[in-house]
Amino acid sequence: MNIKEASQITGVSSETIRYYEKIGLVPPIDRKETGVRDIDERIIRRINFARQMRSAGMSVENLQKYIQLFDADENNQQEQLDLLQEQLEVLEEKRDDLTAAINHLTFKLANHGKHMTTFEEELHELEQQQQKHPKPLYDDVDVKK
Amino acid sequence: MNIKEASQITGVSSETIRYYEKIGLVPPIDRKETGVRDIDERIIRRINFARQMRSAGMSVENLQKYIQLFDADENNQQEQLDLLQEQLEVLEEKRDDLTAAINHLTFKLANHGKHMTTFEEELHELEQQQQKHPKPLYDDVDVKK
DNA sequence: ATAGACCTTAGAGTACACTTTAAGGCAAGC
DNA sequence: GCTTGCCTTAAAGTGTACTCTAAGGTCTAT
Repeated sequence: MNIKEASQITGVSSETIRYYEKIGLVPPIDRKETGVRDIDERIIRRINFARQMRSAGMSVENLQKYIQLFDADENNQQEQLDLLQEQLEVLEEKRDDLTAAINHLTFKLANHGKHMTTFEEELHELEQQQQKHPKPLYDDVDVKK
Repeated sequence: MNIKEASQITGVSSETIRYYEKIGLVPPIDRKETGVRDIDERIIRRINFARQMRSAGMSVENLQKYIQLFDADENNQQEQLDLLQEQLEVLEEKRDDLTAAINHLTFKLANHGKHMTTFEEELHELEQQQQKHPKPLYDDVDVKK
């Protein structure tokens, strides 16, 4: 498969696929005799994985580190686990923000009949409803990490 | 409250709060006689909201549009609903990627004892497990929107 | 009253992640 | 054999979202 087809399948532009190969987010891709990339299912998986992680909010730099730890499979067990744990925490925090954002939009869509006087009133209303992870507006200082 | 305290409470830097005010992600902030910003709970809510939406992956531009629709509360009902719906879809797609990423990391952490020969093997293993939203690797072309 | 820590603005600078350009090669169809 | 459409590389350019700098003002404590 050539790069254009791979691009259509993954939703990642050809340019970005080349860029990802260059910086190591996907491994070196085999070439045909003519030097043209010959992309197989294994590479498609890696492109999709990179896309997914990037979309999830992992930086290119962290994704590089992450991948290097696995591709160069030395005994960096502890280092791996630390990076994993750290990234997991970042993503979980992002997930909470994302969930709150989705709830906000869903709430708006459900309540678009009712008229609220101010944006602030609405935000307040929403905070009331989010008594799942109960979070005060602020405790004392240094609330956000 | 001054901008530094607001920054500590929200986790958004003072510079970014000023920037958000300038571009309209938070409304004009009241000043003391000396010209210094006097930040109240209402503004804290708006800063937190902006931070949340940004972290969730909404662009500054879309967030501006979104906020303008509410602050200038004219009869743009349909326009509002369209923007809402559109943003909701973007965020839901992001959530799916994020969920997959979190699953990947969680899987890694759970299986760090077992040694997998290749990254690809592992990705494949994971795809097998994700038969929740069953997604083939690709159907025909034009899989990703 | 001088230092230190906060604040203000406008505008320049930076980091990140692509994206485009330039210059050229290969292969198929008319 | 020439156009079309794909491909290649290296390097320069772009867009987004901050982040920093310069030049100056105010407030509190010593």
